[in-house]
Amino acid sequence: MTLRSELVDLFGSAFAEIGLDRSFGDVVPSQRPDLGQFQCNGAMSAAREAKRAPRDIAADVVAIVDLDPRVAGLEIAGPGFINIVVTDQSLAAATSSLAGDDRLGVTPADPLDHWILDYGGPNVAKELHVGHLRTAIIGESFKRTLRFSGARVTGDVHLGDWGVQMGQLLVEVRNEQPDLIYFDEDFEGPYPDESPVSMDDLQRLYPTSSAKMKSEPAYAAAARLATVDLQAGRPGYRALWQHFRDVSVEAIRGVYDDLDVDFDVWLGESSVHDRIGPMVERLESAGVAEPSDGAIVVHVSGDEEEHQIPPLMLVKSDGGYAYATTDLATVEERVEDLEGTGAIYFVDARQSLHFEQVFRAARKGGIAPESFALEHAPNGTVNGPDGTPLRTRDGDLPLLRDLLADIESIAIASMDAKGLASDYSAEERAQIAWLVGMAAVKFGDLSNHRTSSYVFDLERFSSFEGKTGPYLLYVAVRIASLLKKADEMGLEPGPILAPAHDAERALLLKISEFADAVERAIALRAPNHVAEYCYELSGAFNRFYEQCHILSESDASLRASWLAVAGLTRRVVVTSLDLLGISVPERM
RNA sequence: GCCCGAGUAGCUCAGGGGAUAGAGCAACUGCCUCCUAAGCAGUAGGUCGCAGGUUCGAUUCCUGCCUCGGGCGCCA
Repeated sequence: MTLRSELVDLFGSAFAEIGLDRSFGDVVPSQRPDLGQFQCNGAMSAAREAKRAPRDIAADVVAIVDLDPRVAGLEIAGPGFINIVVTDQSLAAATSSLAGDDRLGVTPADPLDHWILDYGGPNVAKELHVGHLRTAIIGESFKRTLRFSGARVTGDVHLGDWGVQMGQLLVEVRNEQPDLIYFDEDFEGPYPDESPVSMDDLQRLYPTSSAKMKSEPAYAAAARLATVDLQAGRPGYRALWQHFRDVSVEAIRGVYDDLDVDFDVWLGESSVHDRIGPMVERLESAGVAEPSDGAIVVHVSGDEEEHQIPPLMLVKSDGGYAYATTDLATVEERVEDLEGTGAIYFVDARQSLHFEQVFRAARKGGIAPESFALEHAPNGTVNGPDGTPLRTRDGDLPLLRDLLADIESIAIASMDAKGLASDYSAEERAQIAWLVGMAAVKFGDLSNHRTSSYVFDLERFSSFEGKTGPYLLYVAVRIASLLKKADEMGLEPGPILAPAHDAERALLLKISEFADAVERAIALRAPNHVAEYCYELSGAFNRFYEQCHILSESDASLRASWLAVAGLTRRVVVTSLDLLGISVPERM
């Protein structure tokens, strides 16, 4: 319950009292802070339905609401805006109640909701590259935010570990090491525990193989055959494949750990393999899947639909499964095994058609009941200075591992330029630099809307000035430093008093908006609302800090109140940053 | 050709049917004997791609057009 939602109730009741719909009583933060703290625009919306002049309706509402002790002032302006000022006492009371709430006013989620979030999608044998960055940052943030609201959430990395690229690697390894026991069809095991290939080997073999796939038809055929054999369960292939997966997961997990991106389950395409056969059979016997040009497809457009979309490829003409097949089986896994109530895919916008096909097929085939939400939350790309997806000089997608190294060194340079933490130990400096770099990149990403592509400019993101991650860390650290100093002076926070300064009022109002920002981020699947809010809150605090000198304040109860406000501000800033996946150092 | 997305200040980007469209950077002007100036206050900068429509009210919703990006059955 926030101050705003209290006002929504109050105004909703007032509209109901004069015979109009409660929903007209929506109250929002004022767009004209010079005229009020909140505003209600419902009188204008209600005018048509009520067949009354909007200012008359507003006058009736004001007459009712004016009696409430929380309301200090109401003005009807222009065509029928109601500008609202609340009492300083109610502002203080609302702030205190927020401080006592673990969720800081956020409306609790339905405890029966269980969301499966898909924000990984790395491929075995390929290191994480910049293309995985947005999805990881946005998904991690969304997972934390949803979880903060009390929802049950399971993050799945959904490894790409079962496609033709696996067959390619098998063929490529066989070409290079033909005598390996894994290729001996008479061998009955057990196979060695030690992997014959390292992650570096896979990284080297995969591009080689991809090139041959295009230029050598016989090679491509062999790779597809190996894929089919693997999927059919040939023991040597399975054993070798397990090594591919293990060495890849180790490398992939290391980078996600560095990014502080975490998955609850490490499932993948291969984990649904056993579902595919029965699923295909069921879809065929139900008449949902049909033969087409030697393949088996699911038509996902109705005949009467004006704009047809292509059918989903269920079984390729060579007998192999496409990624739509595994994605479809994964929906089934998420419904049946994970017992989710919905799944959200944080995946590049370029996959939109694919998900449209999969979701339609899942409905058509009865794989996901209507009650199970299926959503693609598309994200934009990370672009270079030229506005096209970021590439290295060689034209490759930069590896996240390399990007992280750049981030760290730029963070250190940025700290050096400011003379920051110059007297700290080398170890602490390195720790701070890492957190600064992470804050820079994550805030740089999350301050943009999920769907927009943005220009990756490390220099700009790493600046300590302006709307950046490092600036937000600074605010959190600055408050911590203030509180520490107060503690050393023997000063304790106390009850929050009615605000007496404009900057203080503005800060309390901004604190109360946290829940709105979080709820908006959840509803829109858009963490940038939390990022934007965190920045606004930081500005509100800095203005307060500038105008209200806390430690030198002589009125002890006022000083104690301000310390409490500062402490709460820090908590909200740190919480907001945590929801963005950003960790704050103790000091800087 | 069809589908999806984008077009807002010099640059990078926010923006929830509402009043005078915002922020950061860059430019310019002030403010540190005072809790971290990594800050604060201010000036300047806009036909919100174009044209219609719906509405009391449109940057926001709808239609058309222009420009750019992406996608469109056996890669994932």
